[in-house]
Amino acid sequence: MKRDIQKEHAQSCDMLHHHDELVERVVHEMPPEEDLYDLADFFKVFADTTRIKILYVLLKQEMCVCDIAQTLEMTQSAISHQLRILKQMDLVKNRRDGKIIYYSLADNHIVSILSQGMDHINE
Amino acid sequence: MKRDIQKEHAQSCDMLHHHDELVERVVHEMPPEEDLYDLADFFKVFADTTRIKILYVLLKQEMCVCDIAQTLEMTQSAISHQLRILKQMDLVKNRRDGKIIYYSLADNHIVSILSQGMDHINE
DNA sequence: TTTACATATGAACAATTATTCATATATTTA
DNA sequence: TAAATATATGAATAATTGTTCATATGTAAA
Repeated sequence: MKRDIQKEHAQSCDMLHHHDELVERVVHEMPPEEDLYDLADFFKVFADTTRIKILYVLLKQEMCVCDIAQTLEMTQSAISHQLRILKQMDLVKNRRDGKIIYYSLADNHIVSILSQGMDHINE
Repeated sequence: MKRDIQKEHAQSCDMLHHHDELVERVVHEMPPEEDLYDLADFFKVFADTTRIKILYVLLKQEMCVCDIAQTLEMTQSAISHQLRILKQMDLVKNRRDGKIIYYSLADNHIVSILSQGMDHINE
């Protein structure tokens, strides 16, 4: 993930910014850097069509890797890579049944985030 | 945005997938491709620290480009580029007052999406 | 109508990332 | 134990994207 290099001084607006103590105040009200990075990383998971599709599949149905691949007409490898990312972010969980590993949504939080997104694009 | 090339046939699992009519059913229950792309594009906007920071700033306070740059210690150009993306996605709006252009959040939808994200990472 | 200032934008570069391909691991069955 | 099947994973490649730099646009003041 790209973490931006901090400038010693922002030299925008020829150093003549308008609202000095406003800036000061808002700077102090900002959440910790770390949280903002984590939040961006969280949304990054939803920022890919393949992962969105996987989540929509699992929304309907627990499924094995093979069937997800079949459903999305993609390779098993591609799906497996993306499932790993979803798992790392605790968006999906899995259980093993013999050779087959079934994936499902980790919690209902995800459903409501997806719905809110859908609401916005269909405003 | 990267749109994946569809395979004629998914050849995962050596063509021997487990749950044929399950796959069939879920395929038909999927939302339109287009919507899924749009949804991923929507979340892509939140998937960058700079844009997240801008949104958190505007959550507190309407602000001009220059002051946002000052607040985040980044160049005016970088902020301006990101504001354009936020505007295109209807996450922010702006008004002109003389030479200065003030940006603010487009609606309260955004607040709740950010909060839900924060909730998840602090689960 | 020049000059200064606030913002926007195009091109180039650096960094990130999704998929593919080859192969490894794990489990079941013969 | 060997063979087959389901899934995972590392490396390479192609594509996307955020920032910088230089410059353009638009507005106000001199």
